[in-house]
Amino acid sequence: MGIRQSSLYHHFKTKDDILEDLLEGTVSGGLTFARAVAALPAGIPETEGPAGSRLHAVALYDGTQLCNARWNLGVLYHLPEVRSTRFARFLNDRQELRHLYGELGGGLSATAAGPDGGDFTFRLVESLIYLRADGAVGPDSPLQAADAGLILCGLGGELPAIRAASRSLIDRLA
Amino acid sequence: MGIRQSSLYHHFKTKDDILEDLLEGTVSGGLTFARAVAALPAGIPETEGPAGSRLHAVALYDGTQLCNARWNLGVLYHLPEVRSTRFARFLNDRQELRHLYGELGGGLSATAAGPDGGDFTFRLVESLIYLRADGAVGPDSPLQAADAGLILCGLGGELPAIRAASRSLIDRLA
DNA sequence: ATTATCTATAGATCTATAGATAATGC
DNA sequence: ATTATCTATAGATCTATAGATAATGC
Repeated sequence: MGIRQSSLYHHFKTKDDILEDLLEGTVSGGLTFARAVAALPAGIPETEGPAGSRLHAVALYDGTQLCNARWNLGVLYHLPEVRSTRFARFLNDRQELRHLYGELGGGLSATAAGPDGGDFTFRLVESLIYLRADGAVGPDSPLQAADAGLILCGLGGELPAIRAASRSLIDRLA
Repeated sequence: MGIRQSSLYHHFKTKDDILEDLLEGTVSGGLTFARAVAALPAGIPETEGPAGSRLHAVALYDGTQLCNARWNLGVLYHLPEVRSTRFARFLNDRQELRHLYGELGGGLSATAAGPDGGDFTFRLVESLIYLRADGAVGPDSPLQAADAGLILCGLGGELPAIRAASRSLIDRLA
C-alpha cells in the first residue's frame, strides 16, 4: 500500500503543511477557472451566452471537480484547526471563489429566494461534498446543483440555453 | 470559566459518548418536529395548507435550530470518526430526517431541478451550518433557505401562502 | 451522604526527527 | 550522488482513572 507516516515528513515540514496542501488542491482549480470566466470581456459573441451562463459554468466546473477528485477532501474544510490564521491562504482563496459566485450571480434577476442567488449557488455546489460523503452522488449531481443555483437566480426558464453556453465556456477555458 | 477536561468523565464514559450526545442534540429536535409534521392526517382544514407547507415548516424549524443553537455543532457531522458504526444511532436519525424531507418534497411538482426537491431543501438547510461557520448567517437565513427549497420544488409562486401556513404549523406543533 | 469538581498522572496515541537502507538519475 | 523510503523512537499531546476536595440536597 501507501507509504509510512514518517516518510511524509520528507516532503512536508509539518502536519499543517500537509493539510494546507490538500485544502489548496480542492480550491485552486475552481478558483483559476472562475477567475478566467469572470475576466472574459462582455459582448463578444464567441463567449457571450445568455445571462447566467458564466455562473452556471463556474458551478458545473467546480462541482465536477469536487465530485470526481480522487479523495473527498472538502470534508476537511470545517476541521477546527482550519479556522486559524495558519490557513489564511486557503481561507482567502475560498473566500475569493465565493465572491466570484456572488459577482456572477449579482446582476441576475433577483427573486424571492433572497438577496443573493450567487451565494446560494456556491452553497449548493459545496453541498456536493457532503452528498458525496453520504455516498449519494451520481454522475449528474454537479449539473443538478448548477441548475438549481440558476433556478434560484430566477433563470429556470432559460436553462436549456444556459446549459449549452455553459458547456461551451467550459470546453473553451478548461 | 468552564470545567476541567477530566471532570467531563464523571458524566460520560468515553470521549465518543460525549461526541454522540452533542451530535444527537443537533438532530433530535428537528427529527421530532419532522415526524410530527409527517404524521399529520391529510385533509383537515386546521392543519392543511397549500402543497409544500409541511416541507417549508420542517425546513424553517430545523434551520432556525441550527442557526440559534448555542454552539454550531453541525460542523461535527463530518469528522472522520463519525462515519463509524459507533455513531449509528446519530447517523440513522439524520438519515430518517433526510428521508422525511424527501417524502414531504416527493409529491410536489417536479421541476428541472432534478429528481428530488426535498433533498435539495435538506441540503440547503444543512448549508446553514457552514454559512454560520463562516460568520455569515443573518436573522432571516433560515427563512431564505426554506424558501429556496420550495422554489426548487417548483412552488415559488405560492410562497406567500406557504409561508403563512408554515408559520402556523410551527406555532401549533413546536 | 451523594454528587460534582479538582489535581495529578498512567498509559495510549500522535508528531516529528535521526539514522540506516533502498531507489533513481546522471 | 541525490532523493525517497524505512525502522525506531523522543517528546508532546490526548484520554481516562484514582483519590482528594468541594458543593448539594436530605
